[in-house]
Amino acid sequence: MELSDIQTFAAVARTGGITRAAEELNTVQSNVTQRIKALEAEIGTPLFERHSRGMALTSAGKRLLPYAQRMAALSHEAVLAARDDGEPKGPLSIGSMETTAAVRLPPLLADFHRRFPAVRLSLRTSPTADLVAGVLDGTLDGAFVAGPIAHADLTVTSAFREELVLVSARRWASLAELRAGTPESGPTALVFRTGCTYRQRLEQIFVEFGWPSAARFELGTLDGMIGCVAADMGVTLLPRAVVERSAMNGSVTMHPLSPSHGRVETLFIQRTAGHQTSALAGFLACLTSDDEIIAA
Amino acid sequence: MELSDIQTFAAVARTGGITRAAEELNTVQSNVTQRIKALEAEIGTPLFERHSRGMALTSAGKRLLPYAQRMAALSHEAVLAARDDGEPKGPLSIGSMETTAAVRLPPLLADFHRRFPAVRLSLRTSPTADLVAGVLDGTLDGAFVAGPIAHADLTVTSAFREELVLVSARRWASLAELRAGTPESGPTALVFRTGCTYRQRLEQIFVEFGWPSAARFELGTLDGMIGCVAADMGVTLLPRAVVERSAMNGSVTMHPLSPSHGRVETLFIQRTAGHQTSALAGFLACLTSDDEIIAA
DNA sequence: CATTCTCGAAAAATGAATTATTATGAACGC
DNA sequence: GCGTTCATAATAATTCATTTTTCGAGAATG
Repeated sequence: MELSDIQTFAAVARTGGITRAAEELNTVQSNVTQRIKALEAEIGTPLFERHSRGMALTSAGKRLLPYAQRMAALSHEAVLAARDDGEPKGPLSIGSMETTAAVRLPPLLADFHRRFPAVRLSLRTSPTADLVAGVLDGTLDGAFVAGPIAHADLTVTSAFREELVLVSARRWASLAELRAGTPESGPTALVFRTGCTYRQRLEQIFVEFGWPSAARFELGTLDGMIGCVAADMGVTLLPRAVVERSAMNGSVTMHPLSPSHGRVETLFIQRTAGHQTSALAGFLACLTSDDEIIAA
Repeated sequence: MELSDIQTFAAVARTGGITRAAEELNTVQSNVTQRIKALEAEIGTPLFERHSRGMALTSAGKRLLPYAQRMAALSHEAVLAARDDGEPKGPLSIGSMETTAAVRLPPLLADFHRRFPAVRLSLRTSPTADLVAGVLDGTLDGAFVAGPIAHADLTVTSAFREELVLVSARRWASLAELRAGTPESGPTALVFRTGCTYRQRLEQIFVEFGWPSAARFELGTLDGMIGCVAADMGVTLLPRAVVERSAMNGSVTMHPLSPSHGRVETLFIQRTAGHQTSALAGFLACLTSDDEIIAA
């Protein structure tokens, strides 16, 4: 049994078909067929049920699958561990929420790059839910997400504390005015796509304000969102620091919220299991030392 | 990177030489050389330092080795897990101390074989220390050893309680007579080879009896030991049940000991991590249900 | 209701690539 | 020197990937 067989098996299990797996593995269908058959012969039991529209795992296949995934992950980690001589270098994939990326990360990343220029850092911005999934499946080495998070396979480090404020166009000087000046159903909510924690929180706030039926408007970018707020298309929920940094700062009003709604912690998550690369260790070192600078 | 490369690497690391590894892997030296070179090329760093007397791991190699071992263990377990449909069958390697094998296991093994005839059970008798090592390295699925044992990677089940007695020839009716009738330095101690827990305990008892310089005589078999005791070659320490079952029962005297010396628990140990085969689960089921029968 | 079509997997033959083997040479310590 | 031990090169063997063809089960069509 070789690792390539295991990966072939995993691909077939995931895609549910030999042809699709072959495509994913950049090879031909017959090749995948052969290797699955060889694997079944070696183990001595069928791993898939052949079914006219694809392949479905048998119970033996289901038992094998978690091992296959662990072995694939291990082999990947093994190479990293062997290459990693303690000097941070090589690739490092970090994920972040859009808002954190906008205001908190620039100084941090600058500091990191100054201290560890040999690391090729890549940053991906996504909603919290995607980031958690990315860290768990190994796509990301770590990510900045909105707390709280509790997962046995994730190690959590407190990174930043944000104050969320409700943001409206400048003409609404206070929450009271805003509530008075909007229709019964509430203002339009400007939100990121699903998976964003701030969005969920905004939904809650709307419910408490008695605006359950307010319209939703989805945007993909932070600047777009603030721009729309400035144009009085609706309101949104953002960290105070994000709004203050924005170029449209003067065109909007920030409405403070109660601590239970407004306080939110940005956490840095990483996988608990396995090897921590030196690059990631260096990143964490930057994060905590910068925190001290910020705290000081 | 394939599993065969990993196993080649592990073999070279363990044997400390390409030639020896090749022998172990049933292949030729040049082949091992090539694959190690390929692996080093793939990882991008040397894994071994070439010496005139063999190969020594570099730091990168040392980092890789634990991954290699885990991957090898995982692949082995994966096959077992896939084959194991919940019906106990296939091979099962159990280890046991000599004494336990003699009196406790026969009924247990008979019961096990009656209930799970598809399991091909093999029994290995060794001293406790070897058994622990065997279970830890995967050679044995489980083993009966003398307690106490504490190891994070071992799961311990209480199996039997034994009363250890000092065994002498029949002419010594009591401990007092024995002590009076033997020279200042004490009687000869008949012991199993090193690694046996009972032997350590006998050493302790001799010290407390003031026989520190008593002679030692090593034997390999239980019957041999009891025979020698009957012939008054010396004394030994054995579970009461073992002596009672022996054919030489009438020719020896059993001298009870204080609970602190005489009480000993036989434990069943198995690896904590990973997949527990159905065969092993069935064995444990027999063990615990038989215990109830014994207790009743 | 039969037919035809489509999709996915299995099978067989051929060619490519990888891996194992043999034979030989170089480095090192005894 | 002599015996080890590893590296290298050429060759043999095996494994693996590809193309092509075949088969079977549903779905669509007449």
